Amino acid sequence: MVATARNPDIEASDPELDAVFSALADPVRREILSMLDGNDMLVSELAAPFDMSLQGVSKHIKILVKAGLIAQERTGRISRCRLDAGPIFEAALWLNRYSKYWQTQFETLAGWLDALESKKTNTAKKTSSKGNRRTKS
Amino acid sequence: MVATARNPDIEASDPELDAVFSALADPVRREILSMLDGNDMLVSELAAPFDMSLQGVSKHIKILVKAGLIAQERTGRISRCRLDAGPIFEAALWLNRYSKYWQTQFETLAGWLDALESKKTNTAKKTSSKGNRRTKS
DNA sequence: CTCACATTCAACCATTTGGTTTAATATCAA
DNA sequence: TTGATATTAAACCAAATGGTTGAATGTGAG
Repeated sequence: MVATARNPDIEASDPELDAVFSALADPVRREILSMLDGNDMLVSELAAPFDMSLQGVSKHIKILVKAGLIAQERTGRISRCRLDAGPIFEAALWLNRYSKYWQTQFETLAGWLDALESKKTNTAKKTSSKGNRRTKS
Repeated sequence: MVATARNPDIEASDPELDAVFSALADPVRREILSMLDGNDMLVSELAAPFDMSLQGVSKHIKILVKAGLIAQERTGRISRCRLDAGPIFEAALWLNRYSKYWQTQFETLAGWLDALESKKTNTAKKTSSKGNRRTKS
């Protein structure tokens, strides 16, 4: 609906998606989300492992909250952070429009999940993702 | 491997993923990728619909190229842009670690694809994505 | 009441980003 | 050769980002 004045056919720009992808673009914020995968955590707990001031991490959390990826529930002076994967689902939905391209490699969605598993296991040894990036020939 | 000096257990920061999510965070760049879904295009063709200078769009394309999302093949004075969905697959792979959260809503991957379809069809009428974001209660 | 604690706010700073305009570089056509 | 065309490069600018430090806020404990 917004579009670029010149051409109304342009897909509406989606500020929510902007915020989600932008939030995911930072390794500290991705790590925070990883830490919240499974268990809720306090701000100070989240901040501890980072080589950064607590206030710095607090700002990252604020960005994640604004993107809808984290919900904070404050009781007293502590603030418990809980992952909200809803926006991640939205992002995955957007990415999935290109699944036809990688389905030529992985054929089925089952194959996709298998790929995910193998990716998980050998993520330490450089993944080979860079190698098959260019399908040039 | 890089990690924050204080805690080596922190997941290695992934500059490739940084670049991909960062590239996807801009609506102009997402639109460019959409335009390249199916057919290759010239820089000038890509730039045409945007209410922005050609040079501005060229810079966006440059960012997409650096993120590995677009490959440019120059013949003579024209530069043909081709979508490379590989990095999008990588991003989808990363997002998929949270699929367990939305699978509680959509149960099966088939359900996920169905959701994608319905999302596609009513994307014009505001998607209702904001509505079901907070699963609070 | 006082003080420590958990978190956020505010001010500041350097760097990056997203856009512009003007030039430069090639290439194709006449 | 001359000139139009396609694209990139460079210089510039305002605004956003990612970090810092120091202060403020509110809560729990002694």
